[in-house]
Amino acid sequence: MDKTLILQDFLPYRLSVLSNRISRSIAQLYEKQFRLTMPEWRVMAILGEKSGLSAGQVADRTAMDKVAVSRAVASLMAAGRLDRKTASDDRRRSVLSLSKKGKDVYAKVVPLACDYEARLIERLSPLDRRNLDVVLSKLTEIQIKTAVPGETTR
Amino acid sequence: MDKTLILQDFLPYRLSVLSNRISRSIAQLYEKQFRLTMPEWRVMAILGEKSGLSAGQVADRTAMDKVAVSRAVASLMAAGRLDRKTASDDRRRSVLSLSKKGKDVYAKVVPLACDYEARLIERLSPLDRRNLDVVLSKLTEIQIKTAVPGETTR
DNA sequence: TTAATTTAGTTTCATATGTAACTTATTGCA
DNA sequence: TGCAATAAGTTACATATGAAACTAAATTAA
Repeated sequence: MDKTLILQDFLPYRLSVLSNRISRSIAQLYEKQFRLTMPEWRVMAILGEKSGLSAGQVADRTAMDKVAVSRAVASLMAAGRLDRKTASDDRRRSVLSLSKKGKDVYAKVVPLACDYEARLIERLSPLDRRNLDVVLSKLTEIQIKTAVPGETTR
Repeated sequence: MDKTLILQDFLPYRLSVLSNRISRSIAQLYEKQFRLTMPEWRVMAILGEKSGLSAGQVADRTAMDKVAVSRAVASLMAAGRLDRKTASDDRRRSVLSLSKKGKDVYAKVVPLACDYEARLIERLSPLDRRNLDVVLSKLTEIQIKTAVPGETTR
């Protein structure tokens, strides 16, 4: 046998395991209690940050694909958590924002999410946190440039 | 509105986006060319590292759930890429290893994966690499307790 | 022993997700 | 203008995934 891959040391694998575990933990904070799926929460989070985006803009900013956004928007609309208007200058485009009900949910979920993140990083030293931030940014930057042609850059 | 969450700065979100992008890029290296799904590749990778594991041991080591392992093993068997025996001391347990054909595939995929990782981290300074390694290890060790309201601990 | 319990692994079923095809609106350009 | 090409979003279809039920084997306890 020529070469062996040590999965436990393989960066993409380590990242994937860590990220999936964290995502699942956070999802637990809102899925049951607020009947929110992860894509729904992402859409709400981005609209809570900046209102009036179109579905496409939401997709760009959340790294979701447009079908996922479309579905999340549909279910959020059905739950009365979003307002949707048609853009006056382009009738294909929607203009999305959190409804009153949506804002109430948002205001309840944000502290849970922030609290989780705080408890995650409080065990890292300030230097570790800084290093994490720097390295994540660099990798994200690299990753974008490394994107294979034919892959959806989203 | 009291509090706003900046998604772009939120650690779990950043990790998730980065990890998904990397995973998809790597999957592209083997999915089409070798007709391998990601769970199948994980099973092969762990068996290439250590032969003779049971399905349960594969699940533990790869952070996959047992259903995913069962399905990946079934399809790898169908493709003739695994050998499966029954453990002599416990006839419920299987003893899995890469077949000749499986080893051939493994030997071809490993360099592609290693090469991808190398290209990813070659753009980080040695210090950044070290920092990444340290911080990933620390984060992976941290286990956050998420008390879900209305649920009792078993 | 043998009946109850636990464990390894598989199957079933309901849901989630991605790709491609589609619909409608806009734009580019002859 | 008017017609082809493009863009925003949705729908359809096929596949992936996870939870729970299930099967068979091993273990425990009576």
